[in-house]
Amino acid sequence: MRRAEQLRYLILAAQREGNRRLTGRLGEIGVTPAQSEVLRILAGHGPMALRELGEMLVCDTGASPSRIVDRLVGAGLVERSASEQDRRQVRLALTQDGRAKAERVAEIEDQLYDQLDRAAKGTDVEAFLEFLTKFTHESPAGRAFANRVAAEGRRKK
Amino acid sequence: MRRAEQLRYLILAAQREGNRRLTGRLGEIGVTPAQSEVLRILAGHGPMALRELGEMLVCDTGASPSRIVDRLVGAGLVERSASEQDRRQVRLALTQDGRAKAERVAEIEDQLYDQLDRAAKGTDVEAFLEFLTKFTHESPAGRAFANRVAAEGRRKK
DNA sequence: GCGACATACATGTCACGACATCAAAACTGG
DNA sequence: CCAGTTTTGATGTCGTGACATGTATGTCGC
Repeated sequence: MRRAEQLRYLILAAQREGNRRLTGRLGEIGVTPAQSEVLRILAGHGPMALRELGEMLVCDTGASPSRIVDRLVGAGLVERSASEQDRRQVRLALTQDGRAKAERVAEIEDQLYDQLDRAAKGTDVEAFLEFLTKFTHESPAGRAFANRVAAEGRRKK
Repeated sequence: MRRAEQLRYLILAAQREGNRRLTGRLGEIGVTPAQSEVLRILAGHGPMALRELGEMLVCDTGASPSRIVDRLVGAGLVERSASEQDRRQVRLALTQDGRAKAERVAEIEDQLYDQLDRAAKGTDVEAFLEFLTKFTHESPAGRAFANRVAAEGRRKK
């Protein structure tokens, strides 16, 4: 099997495995990985329009965050309200429950990141990050990631 | 954002981007990425039971290859027949059309692998492969990948 | 040989993810 | 001001993936 094919399948396998672990842990608090990404973004960057959220979501690069948000609204974690400046837009905000849930999500994710850091000990992760960044640079998911990093940078100032 | 989190999202983004490219090219011949994996495995290893196929599928680690196979049977690319030794088992084999389609899939994948090789020029891919292999070693998807590599090794002898 | 267990597969359900279509609201050039 | 275009979001559809359940068939202990 050629090297590129191995890389393809191992990236797929790694994504699946990470998702599997995350699903297991997040399941304890009734949240899916995709939903957790929305919660964390809203917790980190405050209320925003659906469009802005979509631009930062790696998990769902299409125009579909509508339905993920639907479920979060149904679960009482997110509030939809009409924007006043632009009545096309929907303003999304965490509820009290949503903020609490986002906090618990952050704790779970941190535990998994610790695990991942340990697994990556001895590997040149920086080189990997560089390659992946380049590879995804022009893709929707890659742009979403870049947007998120950029927004975080602005927020920290 | 901590390094492990970047790694998580970049692996997700890379998987999505690869899938997006593959979906586009395979769409020309009316096949999805998951279906293409089944075609390539059957083309490479000959007829097998659904269970064996499942053990080699990275894309679908659960017990669900049934439904992917359903569509391939519907498209006339795969034949289901009952095993004679064990009437619980289903023997899967490519049809004539299926073999032709698998050939075209292989050509498309090779083009994308060439692209990926060029993108990875100057990167220590071996190190990534090693890390990803270790990370997925105990996971369903990782085991499926290992099974596939092992089967390929046996086949080449 | 038969009852308990294990295996192989099919199927129901849920939540994505990608794509296309649609309607309402905002913007734009003349 | 107003017809045409763009933007924003909702929604329909399809094909996964992950999980649970159901059913037919094998296997094993006694």
